[in-house]
Amino acid sequence: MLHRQRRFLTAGDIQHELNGVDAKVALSTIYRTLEHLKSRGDIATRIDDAGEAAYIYCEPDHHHHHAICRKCGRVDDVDCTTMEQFAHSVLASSGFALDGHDMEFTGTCATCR
Amino acid sequence: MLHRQRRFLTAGDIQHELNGVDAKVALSTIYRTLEHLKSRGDIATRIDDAGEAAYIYCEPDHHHHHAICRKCGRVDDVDCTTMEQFAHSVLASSGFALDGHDMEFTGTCATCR
DNA sequence: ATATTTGCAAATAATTTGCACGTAA
DNA sequence: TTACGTGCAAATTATTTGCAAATAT
Repeated sequence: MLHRQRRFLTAGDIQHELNGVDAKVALSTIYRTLEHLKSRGDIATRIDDAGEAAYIYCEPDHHHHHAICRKCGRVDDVDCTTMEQFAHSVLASSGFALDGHDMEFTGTCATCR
Repeated sequence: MLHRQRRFLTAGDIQHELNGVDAKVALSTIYRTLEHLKSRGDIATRIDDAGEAAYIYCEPDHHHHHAICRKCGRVDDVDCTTMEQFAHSVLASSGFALDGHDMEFTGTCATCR
């Protein structure tokens, strides 16, 4: 199911998606499955505006970033190769030895415009 | 106290900083003060690796990003003007109308190298 | 039969809130 | 006095865990 979704879902969202109105899958099962998927490197996590963890099926090992539509929540993957080099050069002057970065974009996707 | 610190502190960290070993300021007071500071636009928040909220005194309205040293935790501010234009052009081709972004860098600061 | 997964309920832990008390204007 | 900030304890909420029943190998 996660594989079909192109947006971030909380544990509760996932439960609703799986079960409709009446819950059939326990939250504990969902959390355990999410942990399993994370250890396999199959999902990315973020904290939403309410402070709740949200999950999306993707390949975090293939380093990339996410553009999240404010209207429909759909997530587009954004390649970061060039961005990474750029960030390096920007920070080089400050003496900060960069070894990682994390970016997230928000806006309106092509469909919602 | 926050103004003097150049790193992200959790509510618990703040309590320890203020009181040393024996606590004199209640956590509820700290949370309420943090909320107050946030509404004034005086602090930025992030979620640390343990999933706990961490706070730093800065001016989020003056849009910028943070470079966090992996060794000492010190935070350097990173201007984003050029980065922003760059992100715009990268995303323009995907049809995604960018209206915001969030970036965080990690590495080793000039002092710790 | 044996190992693994599940649901349920209880435990955890960060954060929030109610309330009585102290402090300041 | 009157409004406001504080501490404490209880409530809230997402997440984790123990355990017994269910399912799969």
